[in-house]
Amino acid sequence: MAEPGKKALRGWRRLERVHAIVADRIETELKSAGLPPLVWLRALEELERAGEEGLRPFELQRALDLEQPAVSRLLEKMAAAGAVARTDCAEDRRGWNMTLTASGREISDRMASIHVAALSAHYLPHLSDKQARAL
Amino acid sequence: MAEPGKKALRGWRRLERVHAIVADRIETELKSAGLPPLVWLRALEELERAGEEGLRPFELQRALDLEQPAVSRLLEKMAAAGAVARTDCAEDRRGWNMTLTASGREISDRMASIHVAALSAHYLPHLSDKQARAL
DNA sequence: ATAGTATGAATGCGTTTGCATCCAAATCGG
DNA sequence: CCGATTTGGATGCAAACGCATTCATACTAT
Repeated sequence: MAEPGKKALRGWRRLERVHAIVADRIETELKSAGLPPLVWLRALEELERAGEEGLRPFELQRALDLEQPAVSRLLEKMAAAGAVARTDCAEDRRGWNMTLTASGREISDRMASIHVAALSAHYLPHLSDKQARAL
Repeated sequence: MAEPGKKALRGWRRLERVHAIVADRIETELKSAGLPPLVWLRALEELERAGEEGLRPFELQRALDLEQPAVSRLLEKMAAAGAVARTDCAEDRRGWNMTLTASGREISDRMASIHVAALSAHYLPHLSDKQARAL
């Protein structure tokens, strides 16, 4: 084979392209279903995993790998939409505990269903290509 | 195997994560080298491929899969930076031909070198993981 | 020729993002 | 304890983005 750099570059380009296409489809389908962007689903899933006690904003930040102001504003919107609840934090009066509400769980479920549908429609085809290529 | 949906989902999550990490590193390293964002490199490469005649903005739009206003503004900045030249278009007086300048080729080269360096530093490790997993 | 439509490109505007800063509470050092 | 530093979180502001609209030119059909 030629230089390994060339192969890696082609692989990366392919990954980039697949990501762009699939991410775009997911966001588009969420939006046209009247649902919030994908990052909400990731946040809601983290909160679901965290259970009763919920998560502190900075924990969510690390889990989602977002900038701190992005998390702050995301939670602001999610709280305004009633998807999460902000409760005082006993151990640290600077912060809050964010917990999933019933409405948040509902939103999460609807988003997840669109998400997996979009994945099988738009990601799986690429996957078979990639696997064929890898064999 | 369990449901194929689960495997696809894990694969997609992995792809998303790798993309986020690597794309972030590339952008960060370009920025700290005082260079413009990655989309410039894609545009410059398209223009390089197009040669003398250059490309019309709408052709670039299709090649890069961006929104039309994004291309308009990108070219505005690239022209202001001297990386591309805007010449009148004989066949269609609505449009322009955008061509790569010498300075643009230079920027492209510097960006490409950082790009491949960032890829071997940050993408290749993930690649070996993925390949191992695929076998 | 001309009215109607379609296409290339730019611009205005509201929203989002990123960065720096700021405030408050916690932690560390003496 | 108390000052200095660090950490959690919010906010102001400028740049970037998405969407709709606009303007000009090209195409189409009659």
